[in-house]
Amino acid sequence: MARVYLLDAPYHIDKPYDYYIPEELRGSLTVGGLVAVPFGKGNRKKLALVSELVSASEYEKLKPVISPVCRDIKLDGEQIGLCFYMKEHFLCSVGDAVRAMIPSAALTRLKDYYSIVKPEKKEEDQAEEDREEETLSSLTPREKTLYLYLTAHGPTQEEKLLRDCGPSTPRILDKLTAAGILRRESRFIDARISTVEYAELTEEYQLPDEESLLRSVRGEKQKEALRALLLYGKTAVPELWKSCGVSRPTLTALANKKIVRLSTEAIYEDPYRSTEVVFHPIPDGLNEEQEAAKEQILSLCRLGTPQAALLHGVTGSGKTNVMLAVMKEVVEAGKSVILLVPEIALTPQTVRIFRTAFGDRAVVLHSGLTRRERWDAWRKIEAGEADLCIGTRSAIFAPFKNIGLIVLDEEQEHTYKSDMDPKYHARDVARYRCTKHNAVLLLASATPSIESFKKAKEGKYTLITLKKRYRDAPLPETFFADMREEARAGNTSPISAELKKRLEETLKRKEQAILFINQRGYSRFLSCPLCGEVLTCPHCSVSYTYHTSPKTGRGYLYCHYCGTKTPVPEKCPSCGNETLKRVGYGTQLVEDELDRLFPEAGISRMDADTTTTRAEYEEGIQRFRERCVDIMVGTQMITKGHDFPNVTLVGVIHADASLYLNDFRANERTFDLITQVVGRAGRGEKKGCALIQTFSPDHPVLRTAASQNYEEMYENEIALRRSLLFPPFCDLLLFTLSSEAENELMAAANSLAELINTVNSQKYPSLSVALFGPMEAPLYKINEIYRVRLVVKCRFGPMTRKMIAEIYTEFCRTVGGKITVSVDVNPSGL
DNA sequence: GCCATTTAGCCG
DNA sequence: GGCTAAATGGCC
Repeated sequence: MARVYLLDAPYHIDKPYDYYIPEELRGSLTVGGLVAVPFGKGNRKKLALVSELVSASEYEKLKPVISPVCRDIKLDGEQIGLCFYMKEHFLCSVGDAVRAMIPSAALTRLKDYYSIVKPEKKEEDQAEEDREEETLSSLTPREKTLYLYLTAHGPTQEEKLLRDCGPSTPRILDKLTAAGILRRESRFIDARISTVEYAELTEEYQLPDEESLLRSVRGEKQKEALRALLLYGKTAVPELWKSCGVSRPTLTALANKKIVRLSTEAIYEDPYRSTEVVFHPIPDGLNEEQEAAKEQILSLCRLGTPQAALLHGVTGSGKTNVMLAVMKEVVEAGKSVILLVPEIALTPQTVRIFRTAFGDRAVVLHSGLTRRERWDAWRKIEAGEADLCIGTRSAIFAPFKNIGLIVLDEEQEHTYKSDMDPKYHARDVARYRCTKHNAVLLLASATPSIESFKKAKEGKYTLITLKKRYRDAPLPETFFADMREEARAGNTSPISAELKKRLEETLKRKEQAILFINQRGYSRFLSCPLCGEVLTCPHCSVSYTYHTSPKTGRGYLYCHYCGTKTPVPEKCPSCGNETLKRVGYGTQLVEDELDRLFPEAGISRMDADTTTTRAEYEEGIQRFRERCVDIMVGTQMITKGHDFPNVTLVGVIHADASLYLNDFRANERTFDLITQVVGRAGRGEKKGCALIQTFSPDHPVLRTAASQNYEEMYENEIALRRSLLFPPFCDLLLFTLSSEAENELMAAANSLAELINTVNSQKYPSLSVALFGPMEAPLYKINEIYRVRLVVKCRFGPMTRKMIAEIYTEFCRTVGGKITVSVDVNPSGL
């Protein structure tokens, strides 16, 4: 019998189901493989993971496994274990975990096909026609169209019907299927591995003497083929056709004579194959401090037990070089390495560094790959043809069999936490894998997360600190511009007098500047000076952002959450007043202002509006690097990881923006952000400086960020977290209920709160959890969907996990179909 | 999530 | 009573 987990089970029915294995499938099923099974009353075909093969089941009447599917996929013990670990720790289904682990292109997909139910073939054709006549006449016009379409086309995929017969098709399909007029069946759409055939001479015919070899065949074409194979050795069949016109049948004939052997091999598509491998100056060895760090990490690796270390080094201290040196050694010792980087840091330059060091034994995985490319990279790892995988969050699942080291660069980055199911944190998965592989987990950052630094201070992680900057380059000097004084002096521009002066100097010296502002668009919002009305999106509970059109310069309103755009109204929709005031500033306004102040300078803007694709991003960065641009204005996207040697001035336009968010991580985020931006200045020979514009120049977070004093920020923050009981002093569970039906939402949330309290007090009275809410989410409505939250503070230990799993299961089962529930364990923010 | 079954809601 | 719509519960 096969014990399986469905790949698409909702959480509350996610448990093992037993199926018997029919005679003809005995031996072809393995644990960790995938199968199709009939499920539920309608015996709908479902994909499932075989988690166990058992000899007996407690259930009486088992259904049969239909067939194995995706036979090239097989999860090993570690991966299956990881699925259960993820289910328990992240409250996802086993299937969710499987889907996160396996590239989607590798999975067979089930598609619904519809066809007409043919009545029993009888002799009297007349009767059948009559019946069809009768069915047809009872149908509505739309149903009839569909019926006739299926008569003409035969069994058809649901998606195709939707495209050809209009958007109301699903409803009609459901109705006609229920009435027994149509039949629904799931068919497999097979994902195929791309392969290529190779031809080579068999051993007996690898004669050094061409003459005698050619005597073994008669045909001219065959002779040609042999000549080519003797010359080139093993060659791809399409290659032979292209270069010397030898076709497949010729080779088949030779293969039959056992002169040639044909073999099929998988081919890998490597998106970075065209990235020229230029030598990247992998810097002049390591300095003393870096060398010591490397040795310390390597000594952990040599222990052969699971270990974790935090590499803390200020920007420019050469963390990358240390990581690279350690990785090389680990690979040379025959182990594999996973390196995770934040999405934005995975640039061609980064890839090039690793390509130079590891050649094609390095594989890249990131979200920009096509499904197929991702799968190719994955198979290459599985086949043991790679030692290093560099990638974003999901690369943590790279199917290596002998991991020696996992590195998380910029470990505090919240992109390591997935916000879709399964809502996993790559750091936790990394820890699990390191335990199973007796590997070392290396977290690297200039501004570690509060959680990780605490663990390091407590000795749970080995703390390794790099204090020296590269070539002893000093940190940029940092100044504050007090925007309250600017306002008092009547300066309404986003550019303070101080910043203007420094920009002038920078331009005069032919150096470059970066201005950071965390708000895209022109103005933050539009409001009426008379009645205070703020123009808001009708679909979301947020204000519209005011943008200007790049072509006409005219203003329009834009909702950043649902994408709605609308012209600026003539007058205030609330009181009719005819002038509306623009409030706050965004990238567009700053760009305009710079154009006005420095008409001679080259100015560019990078935000979600100017930069939608990866290519545009690369181009923008490249243009700035090549100094075609003097001042670059941008959002978050310009803050990370780049070295611009000619940048000597960095400005933070509105440092308070991220500071007063109602999020317990606001302080550490702001610190990280400011530190990163400031770190962009003075990376070359020249000394840099940073100017931070703020309304609260005395705020401790800004002060510590300016002096890059991480320890001080940490001590302040950890005290705050302790006193308010926030992570790392507790775990947070965030339940979110969402629905279009606003009025039912609160009631459902209240019943969840009640359920939590009841189960806790009656079944788990020894566990203490604190429940907050229900309350409206910070963005109560997005795109007509309302969202309500419940926050639970607890220690998410084994007992609590069991309790929460029970509660979540029970609630999912009882909650109505209109409301969707989700839970996030330790969300990246609140 | 999907489907069959049960139960509540409604009319007159 | 007799109909439909909505709640309920099992799925191996």
